Amino acid sequence: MDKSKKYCVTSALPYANGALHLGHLAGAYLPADIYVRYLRGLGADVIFICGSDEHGAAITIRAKKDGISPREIIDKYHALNKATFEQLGISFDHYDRTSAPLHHETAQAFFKKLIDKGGELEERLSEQYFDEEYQQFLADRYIMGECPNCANPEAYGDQCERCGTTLSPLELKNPKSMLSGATPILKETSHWYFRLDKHGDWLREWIKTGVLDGQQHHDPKAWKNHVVGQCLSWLDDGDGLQPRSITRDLDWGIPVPMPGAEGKVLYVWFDAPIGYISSTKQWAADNGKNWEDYWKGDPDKLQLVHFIGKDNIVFHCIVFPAMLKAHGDYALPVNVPANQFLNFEGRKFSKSKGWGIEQHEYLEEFADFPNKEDALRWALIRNLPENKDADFKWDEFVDFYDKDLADKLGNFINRVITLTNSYYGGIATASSATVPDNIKGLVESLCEDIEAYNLKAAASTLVEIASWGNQYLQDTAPWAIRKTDPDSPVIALCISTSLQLVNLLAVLCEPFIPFTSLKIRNLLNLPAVKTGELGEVIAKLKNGEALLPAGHQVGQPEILFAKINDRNDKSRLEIIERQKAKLEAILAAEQQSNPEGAGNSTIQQYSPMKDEIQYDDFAKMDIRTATITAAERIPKADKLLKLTVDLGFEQRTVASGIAEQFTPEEVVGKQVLLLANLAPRKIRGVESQGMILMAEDGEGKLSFVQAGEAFGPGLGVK
RNA sequence: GGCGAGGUAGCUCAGCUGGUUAGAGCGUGCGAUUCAUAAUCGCAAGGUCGGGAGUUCAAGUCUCCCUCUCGCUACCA
Repeated sequence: MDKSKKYCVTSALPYANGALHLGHLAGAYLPADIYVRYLRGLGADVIFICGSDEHGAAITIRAKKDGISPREIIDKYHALNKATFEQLGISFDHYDRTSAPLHHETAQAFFKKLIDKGGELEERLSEQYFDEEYQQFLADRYIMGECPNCANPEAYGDQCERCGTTLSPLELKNPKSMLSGATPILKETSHWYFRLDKHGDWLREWIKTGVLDGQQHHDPKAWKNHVVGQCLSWLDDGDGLQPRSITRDLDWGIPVPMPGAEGKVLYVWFDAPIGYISSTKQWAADNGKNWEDYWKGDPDKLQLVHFIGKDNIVFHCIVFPAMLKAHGDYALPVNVPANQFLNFEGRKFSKSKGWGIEQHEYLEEFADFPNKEDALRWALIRNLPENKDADFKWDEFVDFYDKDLADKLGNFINRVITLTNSYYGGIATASSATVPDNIKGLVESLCEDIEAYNLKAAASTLVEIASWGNQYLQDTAPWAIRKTDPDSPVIALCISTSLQLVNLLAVLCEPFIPFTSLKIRNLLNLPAVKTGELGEVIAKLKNGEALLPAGHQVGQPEILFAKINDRNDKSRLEIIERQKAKLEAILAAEQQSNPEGAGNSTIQQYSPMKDEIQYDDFAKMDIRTATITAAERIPKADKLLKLTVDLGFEQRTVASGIAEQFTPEEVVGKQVLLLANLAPRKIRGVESQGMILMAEDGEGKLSFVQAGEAFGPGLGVK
């Protein structure tokens, strides 16, 4: 930490069309909060910025589906997410929203600056789907059709939510407008593109070496492996960076500030990161500060840090930095400590399958659980997906709570407060007590770990300090000395030294479990840990000064963490058991509807009926019985088999996308149906002369379609 | 197929630029202790560091090949 620097820490702006689950919390919000609280503890000049991302077609679609206005959607989720963060102690200095007028102005000014500068944006004509009935262009999200990848009939124009593939509207089969339900037509429209392609070279150097404009901007080794790896993979991929469209035909969002651009708005990913800037502006206006201090000026004095999940790496490490650089006035992030994903009891979080728990749900269902906020924070901290995907389990939640918080930390503090009260009436007596030297090293490494974003390691060190305290008490055993020599100074020194540790723990744990920190300070009869206090404590440690003066009166002992596994009180365990029971019910329901365990879906999905055709359309197809006589894999293609098919009167070669489900061996000898008069086409170097007919279920599982045994090859199908 | 990230004790993970008998927590076994929330403290067992080859005096750590998991991406008439 450098006191002369301005720290601007951001967490990914949550999208305001739904609630956030524990994975989000562990990915972008909790780590940032710990980092920021730590910096505040050191007295750094730091602001913690976030807000709701409220534009984009997903919100207007959601609104349409629910029969309410987009405004109602964003108001609901903005309020929910903001309140939930507050309850969990995520200590944003400012939580804004991108629907705010100040944000609209800021984003428009940003856009205009790029226009005026020239060379960064360009207008291009392209063909887009257009709904004739509604007389408007369709945003990607307003087009639904069959996913070319997994055949999900309800894929959106930008992404298939079943298989996760990124799509463009033109790739969808049987596209349908979500406004009128009709098949849209292609029509020419113009959009602005950001010339990302011009920024590849300096981005590569910046990410690889940390050098920007000939100056060392940051230490590339301080960035996480997977972050740098993914960025370089993107930069070096194929043709490199491509210009990106930054406007959309939509009536919800920030109007493009150009003449003749009616009906067009800034694409949500362009305006969203600018939200970090506008949110800072609002904070500054509210607090009499200058927002530019945190975004502009000497790059050596600015520490911009983005906390995000790994799905956001490309935007925050490539696109947004390119935007900032193109604009020219802004400093770039010195680190983007992206976390990987958190799974839930062995699977991905899935709202539709009911797998996982959202933040606000947790708060509701754990309403009667004492320390629910810190309990959750701690369970997530101990299991952060810092460098690889992690898994949240209720059993571990219990373990971390009982072992770390109750047995080690809570019990140590309880022991010390109890001893102080019963031996000395709650007054620390030894004046020479200080924090032992070996603890200083632990404090140092705890700080180093936080500054390196190794928060899991830092949390372990915190527990280690409490453990050291337990060990110290055990070894010194003042209760044993007291039997023979009740006035021994060793007893007083032991108790007073332990009290030093308790206060140290209260200060050190504040970034991680702030609610508990406050409770410990109450036990010590001290006010809440204040800004800059961690710095003072570290200075005192260096000088060998006491953290708690002799003669200080502490409060009465009180249980900080009642264990979950408590034989006298099952209430906490029951709350956990309820959660586990919910998951088992989901698994049981799946087992019942799908005894073979082929998949997790409980509902068969049927693809929508296609448009009506005439008999002639059908009669044009020459479908015949056939037998597969040979099969081999096509190199460099995961899904393709090269099949030789016998039609009786001739042999055909067919490339078929079935290799993920069938091996060449099991396919040979199969009776199939072949669409025989399909125009030949070259696929991966193989001339495919026809198409094998397959049936497909809602999950993309394939099955051969065939005639009866007695029918040989080459016979017609009608 | 290409790219990226991972594969280290039963479980969850540390191991920086290669260097003495590979670490921690949880779990397990044994012992100590009673100030404390059936808590605590100590000791012990447990690993061919995914597999194979190579470089080196020396490799979990570097190179190559293979394999499995996760993510992105290409092929799907």
